[in-house]
Amino acid sequence: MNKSLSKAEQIWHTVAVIPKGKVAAYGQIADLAGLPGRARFVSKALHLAPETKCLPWHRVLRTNGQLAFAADSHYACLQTKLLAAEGVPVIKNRVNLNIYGWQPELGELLAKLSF
DNA sequence: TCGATGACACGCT
DNA sequence: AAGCGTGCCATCG
Repeated sequence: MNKSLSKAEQIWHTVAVIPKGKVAAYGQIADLAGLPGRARFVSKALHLAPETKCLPWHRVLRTNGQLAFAADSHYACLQTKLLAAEGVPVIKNRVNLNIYGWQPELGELLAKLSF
C-alpha cells in the first residue's frame, strides 16, 4: 500500500492522525508509522516536513511528556502556544501524558493510514 | 556510493 | 533521583 511512500511520508501521515487536544511521543509515532525504534527518524521527518503540509508537529513530544525543544527556544514557545490553543496546558515545557497522552485506536489508524 | 547528521530512547553510573 | 553517554536507521549532500 504505502510502500511506495517514503518513510518520512508515513511519519507525516501518522502525525496528521493525532487528534486535536492530544499529544503523542516520538517513539509512539515511529511505532504507529511502522518504524519501531526509529524515534530519531521522526525528528528528522518532521524537520523535513514542508510547512505546506500543515502537520501538527506541535503535538509530538518526548516519551516523558517534555517538549523536544529548549525551554527558551522560539519553537518551544510556539509549540506551547499551539498546544494551549488546543486545550493542552503546557507547564514548564511539559505535558501530563497521563491525561493528554494520545491513545491511538486501531480503527482510526486503519481508516486513515490504511496499514 | 560513501560519510555525516539528527525536534530521540534507553541503560548505566 | 538526576545526568551522561551510547546506539539504531533513514535521509541529505
